[in-house]
Amino acid sequence: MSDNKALLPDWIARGMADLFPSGDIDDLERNLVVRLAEYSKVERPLRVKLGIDPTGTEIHLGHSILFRKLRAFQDAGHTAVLIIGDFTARIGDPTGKSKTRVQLSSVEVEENSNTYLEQLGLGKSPEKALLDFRTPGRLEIHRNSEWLSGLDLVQVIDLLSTATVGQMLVKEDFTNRTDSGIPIALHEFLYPLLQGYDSVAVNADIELGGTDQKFNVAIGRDLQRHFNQRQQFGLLLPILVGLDGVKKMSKSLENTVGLNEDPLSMYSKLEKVPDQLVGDYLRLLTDLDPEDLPSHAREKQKAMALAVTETFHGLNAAKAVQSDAAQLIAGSKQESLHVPEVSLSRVHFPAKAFYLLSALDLCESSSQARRQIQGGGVRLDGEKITDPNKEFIDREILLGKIIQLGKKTFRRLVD
RNA sequence: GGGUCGGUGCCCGAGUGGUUAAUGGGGGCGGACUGUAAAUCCGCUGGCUCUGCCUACGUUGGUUCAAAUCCAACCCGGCCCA
Repeated sequence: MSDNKALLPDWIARGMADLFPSGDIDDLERNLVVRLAEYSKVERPLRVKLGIDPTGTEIHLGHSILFRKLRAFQDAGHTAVLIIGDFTARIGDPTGKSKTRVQLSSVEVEENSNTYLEQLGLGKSPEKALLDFRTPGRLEIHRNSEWLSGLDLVQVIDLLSTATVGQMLVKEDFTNRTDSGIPIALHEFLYPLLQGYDSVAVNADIELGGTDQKFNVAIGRDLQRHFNQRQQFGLLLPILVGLDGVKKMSKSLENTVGLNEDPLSMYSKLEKVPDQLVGDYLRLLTDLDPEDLPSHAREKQKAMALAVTETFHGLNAAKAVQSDAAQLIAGSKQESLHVPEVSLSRVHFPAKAFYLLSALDLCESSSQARRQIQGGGVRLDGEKITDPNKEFIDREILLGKIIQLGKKTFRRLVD
């Protein structure tokens, strides 16, 4: 079995956590190597499905692992079938959730969907985008409301009849919740079936997902068989650990690096990631070989941060930002530094220091801003501000200066 | 539907009429140290342009000089029964 995996091209095998089924090498239905060969013979691209529910506004590095793999399939000539789960987003995937997810409005879902596509590079050339939006035949985008909103009760009942309560309850997330007395609403049972039905609707050959998606992807196989389709393969990738070094990368845990972050912030966050993450990040987020990294721990960290930043912003920007980060921490205030800018237009003068921080959205509240200043975490052009009530008379005395919060947040004040 | 127990700040969890944004832990943030890592130590952890003023213990109303704490109704959940 592991031999079969060894036969896979490296662009598929890299970073792969699980592939199923991975049956006998002669079995077309149960072995991906064979399926690939078969399809290349008749010049039919594989349909590679990836679903994403537009439940937030930010795509982060954790998501990017899946998109990078999807892109690899595109580059190899296959068809990426991207499913925006506009319908399923409103139910909420119970996977990994300890409580019933809040249901989103259709307006929110639509806005999120557009934001997602933008971050994936809609409108950009393939070199600059995460997915290839341009090359004909390489990308299909669907919203699952296309087929899900039209299902009638008879069809829904048919879907429900294909799985059993036992199967559902064995799913880890549901087991956990039952054990700890957290309610499970019935509609949550429907989620895996709807995701599975997506595979039927798009006739998927492969579904990509995180390792936590195994159950849902497997349901997809069951449903394809139920509807007399050829069954998909499940190709699972690891869940990226977040910046805290412990929990999975997730917006709600505030341990993410967003794809649309400016290069300096991205680099700054990455170069201070816990040591044990460095290898994984390099393997999952770049095409480099972890063996090629410098052996010194600190240098390794920086090399990884540079490489990851490069994949999203290009080599030049990444290098510039690496040297800028070092200079900033040393207290430099040169104008050439690539510091994200923030406008003073919303600030009313005279402005006290704590108010400034909250008005610029650098702190969530003015109370928190006070605490940051009192804790010694705020600097202006390298000089520590100690009095939260320090007053700035007008914007002119702030223009062009760099305000620093903690060790990694820098903003240049502009008009 | 019946019985029973319960709903406290980001999470867990004390508190059961009266200094008080509300013990403690976790997490988070900031500082020192370091390699902008880990470990350790210290501080902070409702909101407000803040010497003061607001809002908070499921919701609404009530009792009281005074409630997270007492009463009522309602909402939501766990468990048991049907």
